[in-house]
Amino acid sequence: MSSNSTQNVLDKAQQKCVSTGAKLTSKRSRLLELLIDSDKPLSAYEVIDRYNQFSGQSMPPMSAYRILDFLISKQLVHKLSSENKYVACSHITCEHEHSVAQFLICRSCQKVKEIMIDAGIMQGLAHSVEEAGYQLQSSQLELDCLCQQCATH
Amino acid sequence: MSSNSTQNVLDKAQQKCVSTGAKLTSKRSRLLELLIDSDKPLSAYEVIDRYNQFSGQSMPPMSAYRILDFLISKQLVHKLSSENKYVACSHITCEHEHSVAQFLICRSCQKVKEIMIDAGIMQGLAHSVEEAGYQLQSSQLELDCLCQQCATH
DNA sequence: TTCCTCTTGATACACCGTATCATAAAGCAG
DNA sequence: CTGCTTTATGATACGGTGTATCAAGAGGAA
Ligand SMILES: [Zn+2]
Ligand SMILES: [Zn+2]
Ligand SMILES: [Zn+2]
Ligand SMILES: [Zn+2]
Repeated sequence: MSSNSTQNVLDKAQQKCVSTGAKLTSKRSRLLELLIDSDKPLSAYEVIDRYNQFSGQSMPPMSAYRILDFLISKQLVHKLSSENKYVACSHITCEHEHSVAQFLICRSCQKVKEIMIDAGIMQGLAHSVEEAGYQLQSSQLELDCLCQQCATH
Repeated sequence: MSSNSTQNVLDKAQQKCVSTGAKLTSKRSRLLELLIDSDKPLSAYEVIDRYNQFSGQSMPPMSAYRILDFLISKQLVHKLSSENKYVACSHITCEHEHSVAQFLICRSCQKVKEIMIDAGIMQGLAHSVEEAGYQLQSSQLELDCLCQQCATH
Protein backbone atom coordinates (compact mmCIF):
# COMPACT_ATOMS: atom_id res chain seq x y z
CA MET A 1 0.00 0.00 0.00
CA SER A 2 1.59 3.21 -1.12
CA SER A 3 1.31 6.39 0.87
CA ASN A 4 0.53 9.74 -0.66
CA SER A 5 4.15 10.79 -0.44
CA THR A 6 5.22 7.58 -2.15
CA GLN A 7 2.92 8.53 -5.00
CA ASN A 8 4.59 11.92 -5.20
CA VAL A 9 7.97 10.29 -5.55
CA LEU A 10 6.66 7.93 -8.21
CA ASP A 11 5.20 10.85 -10.13
CA LYS A 12 8.50 12.63 -10.01
CA ALA A 13 10.28 9.48 -11.15
CA GLN A 14 7.85 9.28 -14.03
CA GLN A 15 8.76 12.84 -15.02
CA LYS A 16 12.47 12.12 -14.86
CA CYS A 17 12.02 9.14 -17.12
CA VAL A 18 9.96 10.82 -19.81
CA SER A 19 12.36 13.75 -19.81
CA THR A 20 15.07 11.35 -20.94
CA GLY A 21 12.87 9.48 -23.37
CA ALA A 22 12.56 6.43 -21.14
CA LYS A 23 9.45 4.65 -20.05
CA LEU A 24 8.61 3.96 -16.43
CA THR A 25 6.38 0.96 -17.11
CA SER A 26 4.00 -0.40 -14.53
CA LYS A 27 6.35 -3.14 -13.45
CA ARG A 28 9.27 -0.77 -13.20
CA SER A 29 7.14 1.60 -11.20
CA ARG A 30 5.94 -1.19 -8.95
CA LEU A 31 9.45 -2.35 -8.16
CA LEU A 32 10.53 1.19 -7.44
CA GLU A 33 7.53 1.56 -5.16
CA LEU A 34 8.47 -1.58 -3.26
CA LEU A 35 11.94 -0.19 -2.66
CA ILE A 36 10.64 3.22 -1.66
CA ASP A 37 8.28 1.70 0.87
CA SER A 38 10.86 -0.66 2.30
CA ASP A 39 12.62 0.46 5.44
CA LYS A 40 15.74 -1.43 4.45
CA PRO A 41 17.60 -2.44 1.32
CA LEU A 42 16.22 -5.47 -0.48
CA SER A 43 17.99 -8.19 -2.40
CA ALA A 44 16.80 -8.89 -5.92
CA TYR A 45 15.02 -12.00 -4.75
CA GLU A 46 13.38 -10.15 -1.88
CA VAL A 47 12.06 -7.67 -4.41
CA ILE A 48 10.75 -10.54 -6.49
CA ASP A 49 9.08 -12.15 -3.50
CA ARG A 50 7.33 -8.95 -2.53
CA TYR A 51 6.23 -8.29 -6.07
CA ASN A 52 4.86 -11.80 -6.47
CA GLN A 53 3.06 -11.66 -3.17
CA PHE A 54 1.46 -8.37 -4.12
CA SER A 55 0.53 -9.17 -7.68
CA GLY A 56 -0.14 -12.87 -7.58
CA GLN A 57 2.12 -13.12 -10.60
CA SER A 58 5.55 -14.71 -10.77
CA MET A 59 8.31 -12.46 -12.01
CA PRO A 60 11.32 -14.34 -13.35
CA PRO A 61 14.68 -13.32 -11.85
CA MET A 62 15.96 -12.05 -15.17
CA SER A 63 13.15 -9.54 -15.42
CA ALA A 64 13.79 -8.24 -11.95
CA TYR A 65 17.49 -7.78 -12.60
CA ARG A 66 16.78 -5.97 -15.85
CA ILE A 67 14.27 -3.68 -14.22
CA LEU A 68 16.61 -2.95 -11.34
CA ASP A 69 19.39 -2.15 -13.78
CA PHE A 70 17.06 0.22 -15.57
CA LEU A 71 16.14 1.99 -12.34
CA ILE A 72 19.81 2.27 -11.45
CA SER A 73 20.65 3.75 -14.83
CA LYS A 74 18.05 6.45 -14.16
CA GLN A 75 19.48 7.01 -10.66
CA LEU A 76 16.16 6.13 -9.11
CA VAL A 77 17.71 3.20 -7.29
CA HIS A 78 21.18 2.53 -5.93
CA LYS A 79 22.89 -0.80 -5.59
CA LEU A 80 24.82 -1.47 -2.41
CA SER A 81 27.60 -3.59 -3.78
CA SER A 82 28.84 -4.61 -0.37
CA GLU A 83 25.57 -6.37 0.31
CA ASN A 84 24.24 -6.91 -3.18
CA LYS A 85 21.06 -5.15 -2.22
CA TYR A 86 19.03 -2.36 -3.69
CA VAL A 87 17.70 0.82 -2.17
CA ALA A 88 15.58 3.63 -3.56
CA CYS A 89 17.34 6.93 -4.04
CA SER A 90 16.49 9.51 -1.39
CA HIS A 91 16.72 12.39 -3.82
CA ILE A 92 14.19 11.53 -6.47
CA THR A 93 12.09 14.56 -5.65
CA CYS A 94 15.07 16.87 -5.46
CA GLU A 95 15.72 19.17 -8.38
CA HIS A 96 19.51 19.26 -8.04
CA GLU A 97 21.68 16.99 -10.09
CA HIS A 98 22.45 13.70 -8.41
CA SER A 99 26.13 13.29 -7.68
CA VAL A 100 27.76 10.25 -6.12
CA ALA A 101 26.49 9.57 -2.64
CA GLN A 102 27.66 7.64 0.37
CA PHE A 103 25.64 5.09 2.27
CA LEU A 104 25.54 4.51 6.00
CA ILE A 105 24.39 0.97 6.67
CA CYS A 106 23.29 -0.02 10.16
CA ARG A 107 24.86 -3.39 10.87
CA SER A 108 22.15 -4.13 13.39
CA CYS A 109 18.85 -3.17 11.74
CA GLN A 110 20.06 -2.75 8.13
CA LYS A 111 18.51 0.69 7.85
CA VAL A 112 20.37 2.77 5.29
CA LYS A 113 20.88 6.50 5.04
CA GLU A 114 22.07 8.13 1.85
CA ILE A 115 24.23 11.15 2.55
CA MET A 116 26.74 13.35 0.80
CA ILE A 117 29.94 13.62 2.75
CA ASP A 118 31.71 16.94 2.78
CA ALA A 119 33.70 17.44 -0.39
CA GLY A 120 36.81 18.40 1.55
CA ILE A 121 36.89 15.09 3.33
CA MET A 122 36.35 13.14 0.15
CA GLN A 123 39.15 15.14 -1.39
CA GLY A 124 41.45 14.21 1.47
CA LEU A 125 40.52 10.62 0.93
CA ALA A 126 41.29 10.84 -2.76
CA HIS A 127 44.59 12.45 -1.92
CA SER A 128 45.55 9.62 0.42
CA VAL A 129 44.71 7.18 -2.33
CA GLU A 130 46.95 9.03 -4.76
CA GLU A 131 49.82 8.96 -2.33
CA ALA A 132 49.55 5.18 -2.51
CA GLY A 133 49.80 5.32 -6.30
CA TYR A 134 46.15 4.73 -7.06
CA GLN A 135 43.36 6.92 -8.38
CA LEU A 136 39.96 6.97 -6.73
CA GLN A 137 37.34 6.09 -9.33
CA SER A 138 34.12 6.17 -7.39
CA SER A 139 33.36 7.91 -4.17
CA GLN A 140 30.32 5.79 -3.43
CA LEU A 141 31.29 4.63 0.02
CA GLU A 142 29.31 2.03 1.88
CA LEU A 143 30.05 2.45 5.54
CA ASP A 144 29.52 -0.09 8.27
CA CYS A 145 27.64 1.83 10.98
CA LEU A 146 25.15 1.75 13.79
CA CYS A 147 22.08 3.93 13.53
CA GLN A 148 21.12 6.13 16.45
CA GLN A 149 18.35 3.83 17.60
CA CYS A 150 20.50 0.70 17.56
CA ALA A 151 23.44 2.52 19.14
CA THR A 152 21.45 3.37 22.26
CA HIS A 153 20.09 -0.15 22.78
CA MET B 1 56.02 -22.56 -6.58
CA SER B 2 56.77 -20.39 -3.60
CA SER B 3 59.54 -17.85 -3.65
CA ASN B 4 62.01 -17.44 -0.85
CA SER B 5 60.23 -14.35 0.40
CA THR B 6 56.94 -16.22 0.39
CA GLN B 7 58.53 -18.77 2.64
CA ASN B 8 59.66 -16.02 4.98
CA VAL B 9 56.10 -14.77 5.25
CA LEU B 10 54.83 -18.28 5.89
CA ASP B 11 57.41 -18.76 8.62
CA LYS B 12 56.33 -15.54 10.25
CA ALA B 13 52.71 -16.60 9.99
CA GLN B 14 53.63 -19.86 11.65
CA GLN B 15 55.20 -17.92 14.52
CA LYS B 16 52.16 -15.71 14.93
CA CYS B 17 49.94 -18.76 15.14
CA VAL B 18 51.95 -20.69 17.71
CA SER B 19 52.27 -17.54 19.82
CA THR B 20 48.48 -17.58 20.18
CA GLY B 21 48.20 -21.31 20.66
CA ALA B 22 46.84 -21.91 17.17
CA LYS B 23 48.03 -24.36 14.58
CA LEU B 24 48.96 -23.39 11.06
CA THR B 25 48.33 -26.79 9.53
CA SER B 26 49.64 -27.73 6.12
CA LYS B 27 46.36 -27.02 4.39
CA ARG B 28 45.99 -23.68 6.14
CA SER B 29 49.53 -22.82 5.21
CA ARG B 30 48.96 -23.89 1.62
CA LEU B 31 45.89 -21.72 1.23
CA LEU B 32 47.70 -18.78 2.74
CA GLU B 33 50.55 -19.40 0.33
CA LEU B 34 48.18 -19.40 -2.63
CA LEU B 35 46.84 -16.03 -1.56
CA ILE B 36 50.29 -14.60 -0.93
CA ASP B 37 51.47 -15.65 -4.36
CA SER B 38 48.35 -14.38 -6.13
CA ASP B 39 48.59 -10.95 -7.69
CA LYS B 40 44.90 -10.36 -7.11
CA PRO B 41 42.23 -11.32 -4.60
CA LEU B 42 40.72 -14.75 -5.02
CA SER B 43 37.22 -16.01 -4.43
CA ALA B 44 36.79 -19.02 -2.19
CA TYR B 45 36.19 -21.22 -5.20
CA GLU B 46 39.24 -19.86 -6.98
CA VAL B 47 41.27 -20.77 -3.94
CA ILE B 48 39.79 -24.25 -4.04
CA ASP B 49 40.53 -24.64 -7.74
CA ARG B 50 44.14 -23.63 -7.30
CA TYR B 51 44.57 -25.89 -4.33
CA ASN B 52 43.06 -28.85 -6.15
CA GLN B 53 45.15 -28.24 -9.23
CA PHE B 54 48.28 -28.09 -7.12
CA SER B 55 47.61 -31.02 -4.86
CA GLY B 56 45.61 -33.35 -7.02
CA GLN B 57 43.18 -33.56 -4.13
CA SER B 58 39.66 -32.18 -3.97
CA MET B 59 38.97 -29.81 -1.11
CA PRO B 60 35.29 -29.45 -0.26
CA PRO B 61 33.98 -25.87 -0.14
CA MET B 62 33.20 -26.10 3.55
CA SER B 63 36.82 -26.83 4.37
CA ALA B 64 38.02 -23.88 2.35
CA TYR B 65 35.60 -21.51 4.05
CA ARG B 66 36.62 -22.78 7.45
CA ILE B 67 40.28 -22.40 6.70
CA LEU B 68 39.76 -18.92 5.28
CA ASP B 69 37.82 -17.96 8.40
CA PHE B 70 40.68 -19.21 10.51
CA LEU B 71 43.22 -17.20 8.54
CA ILE B 72 41.04 -14.12 8.85
CA SER B 73 40.72 -14.59 12.60
CA LYS B 74 44.51 -14.55 12.82
CA GLN B 75 44.66 -11.46 10.59
CA LEU B 76 46.73 -13.32 8.05
CA VAL B 77 44.04 -12.85 5.41
CA HIS B 78 41.46 -10.15 4.79
CA LYS B 79 38.07 -10.54 3.19
CA LEU B 80 36.97 -7.93 0.71
CA SER B 81 33.27 -7.89 1.39
CA SER B 82 32.48 -5.79 -1.65
CA GLU B 83 33.73 -8.55 -3.92
CA ASN B 84 33.53 -11.57 -1.64
CA LYS B 85 37.16 -12.27 -2.26
CA TYR B 86 40.15 -12.95 -0.09
CA VAL B 87 43.57 -11.38 -0.02
CA ALA B 88 46.67 -12.08 2.06
CA CYS B 89 47.56 -9.43 4.59
CA SER B 90 50.49 -7.26 3.55
CA HIS B 91 51.75 -6.90 7.09
CA ILE B 92 52.37 -10.44 8.17
CA THR B 93 56.08 -9.83 8.56
CA CYS B 94 55.58 -6.53 10.35
CA GLU B 95 56.02 -6.42 14.08
CA HIS B 96 53.51 -3.67 14.77
CA GLU B 97 49.98 -4.46 15.81
CA HIS B 98 47.56 -4.78 12.94
CA SER B 99 44.85 -2.16 12.99
CA VAL B 100 41.99 -1.80 10.56
CA ALA B 101 43.20 -1.16 7.04
CA GLN B 102 41.76 0.19 3.84
CA PHE B 103 41.88 -1.51 0.47
CA LEU B 104 42.41 0.10 -2.90
CA ILE B 105 40.96 -2.16 -5.58
CA CYS B 106 41.86 -1.58 -9.22
CA ARG B 107 38.66 -1.90 -11.19
CA SER B 108 40.62 -2.81 -14.28
CA CYS B 109 43.20 -5.39 -13.20
CA GLN B 110 41.82 -6.23 -9.73
CA LYS B 111 45.16 -5.65 -8.08
CA VAL B 112 44.69 -4.65 -4.45
CA LYS B 113 46.80 -2.50 -2.18
CA GLU B 114 46.35 -2.53 1.57
CA ILE B 115 47.02 0.86 3.08
CA MET B 116 46.33 2.78 6.24
CA ILE B 117 44.71 6.09 5.57
CA ASP B 118 45.72 9.04 7.70
CA ALA B 119 43.91 8.99 11.02
CA GLY B 120 42.83 12.61 10.62
CA ILE B 121 40.96 11.86 7.46
CA MET B 122 39.29 8.82 8.93
CA GLN B 123 38.31 10.96 11.89
CA GLY B 124 36.74 13.50 9.57
CA LEU B 125 34.84 10.72 7.91
CA ALA B 126 33.59 9.43 11.25
CA HIS B 127 32.55 12.94 12.16
CA SER B 128 30.52 13.33 8.98
CA VAL B 129 28.82 10.07 9.76
CA GLU B 130 27.95 11.26 13.24
CA GLU B 131 26.45 14.44 11.87
CA ALA B 132 24.06 12.19 9.98
CA GLY B 133 23.09 10.47 13.22
CA TYR B 134 25.07 7.28 12.69
CA GLN B 135 28.18 5.83 14.28
CA LEU B 136 30.98 4.44 12.17
CA GLN B 137 31.62 0.84 13.23
CA SER B 138 34.39 -0.28 10.94
CA SER B 139 36.87 1.81 9.05
CA GLN B 140 37.76 -0.97 6.62
CA LEU B 141 37.09 0.91 3.41
CA GLU B 142 37.16 -0.83 0.06
CA LEU B 143 37.75 1.81 -2.54
CA ASP B 144 37.05 1.57 -6.24
CA CYS B 145 40.27 2.73 -7.90
CA LEU B 146 42.60 2.48 -10.85
CA CYS B 147 46.16 1.41 -10.21
CA GLN B 148 48.99 3.44 -11.67
CA GLN B 149 49.62 1.00 -14.46
CA CYS B 150 46.00 0.79 -15.56
CA ALA B 151 45.53 4.54 -15.24
CA THR B 152 48.22 5.29 -17.79
CA HIS B 153 46.94 2.82 -20.38
C1' DT C 1 -0.83 -3.81 -42.33
C1' DT C 2 4.29 -4.68 -41.79
C1' DC C 3 8.47 -3.75 -39.71
C1' DC C 4 11.28 -2.43 -36.02
C1' DT C 5 12.48 -1.67 -31.25
C1' DC C 6 11.87 -2.10 -26.55
C1' DT C 7 10.14 -4.81 -22.77
C1' DT C 8 9.07 -8.95 -20.49
C1' DG C 9 8.63 -14.15 -19.99
C1' DA C 10 10.49 -18.83 -19.49
C1' DT C 11 13.90 -22.33 -19.12
C1' DA C 12 18.05 -23.77 -17.83
C1' DC C 13 22.33 -23.57 -15.79
C1' DA C 14 26.61 -22.32 -13.14
C1' DC C 15 28.20 -20.38 -9.04
C1' DC C 16 28.24 -19.33 -4.15
C1' DG C 17 27.71 -20.26 0.70
C1' DT C 18 26.19 -23.17 4.39
C1' DA C 19 23.86 -26.93 7.27
C1' DT C 20 24.59 -31.37 8.69
C1' DC C 21 26.56 -35.47 9.68
C1' DA C 22 30.71 -38.24 9.47
C1' DT C 23 35.68 -39.13 9.81
C1' DA C 24 40.51 -38.23 10.98
C1' DA C 25 44.05 -36.40 13.64
C1' DA C 26 46.07 -34.52 17.68
C1' DG C 27 46.48 -33.86 22.64
C1' DC C 28 46.12 -35.75 27.19
C1' DA C 29 44.72 -38.50 31.52
C1' DG C 30 45.25 -42.69 33.36
C1' DC D 1 49.94 -48.04 25.68
C1' DT D 2 44.46 -47.24 25.99
C1' DG D 3 40.68 -44.56 25.90
C1' DC D 4 38.65 -40.00 26.05
C1' DT D 5 38.29 -35.17 24.41
C1' DT D 6 39.11 -31.54 21.32
C1' DT D 7 40.18 -29.87 16.99
C1' DA D 8 40.55 -30.25 12.04
C1' DT D 9 38.87 -31.98 7.82
C1' DG D 10 35.81 -34.73 4.58
C1' DA D 11 31.40 -35.65 2.20
C1' DT D 12 26.72 -34.89 0.91
C1' DA D 13 23.14 -32.11 0.07
C1' DC D 14 20.51 -28.09 -0.23
C1' DG D 15 18.93 -23.18 -1.01
C1' DG D 16 20.21 -18.59 -2.66
C1' DT D 17 22.18 -15.77 -6.46
C1' DG D 18 23.09 -14.19 -11.00
C1' DT D 19 23.15 -14.92 -15.98
C1' DA D 20 22.79 -16.97 -20.78
C1' DT D 21 19.60 -17.95 -24.15
C1' DC D 22 15.72 -18.16 -26.68
C1' DA D 23 10.85 -16.77 -27.08
C1' DA D 24 6.90 -13.84 -26.86
C1' DG D 25 4.37 -9.57 -26.29
C1' DA D 26 3.66 -4.41 -26.66
C1' DG D 27 4.05 -0.14 -29.00
C1' DG D 28 5.27 3.06 -32.55
C1' DA D 29 6.39 4.46 -37.39
C1' DA D 30 5.63 4.13 -42.13
ZN1 LIG E 1 20.52 8.87 -4.68
ZN1 LIG F 1 19.93 0.32 13.30
ZN1 LIG G 1 46.50 -6.65 6.90
ZN1 LIG H 1 45.19 -2.04 -12.44
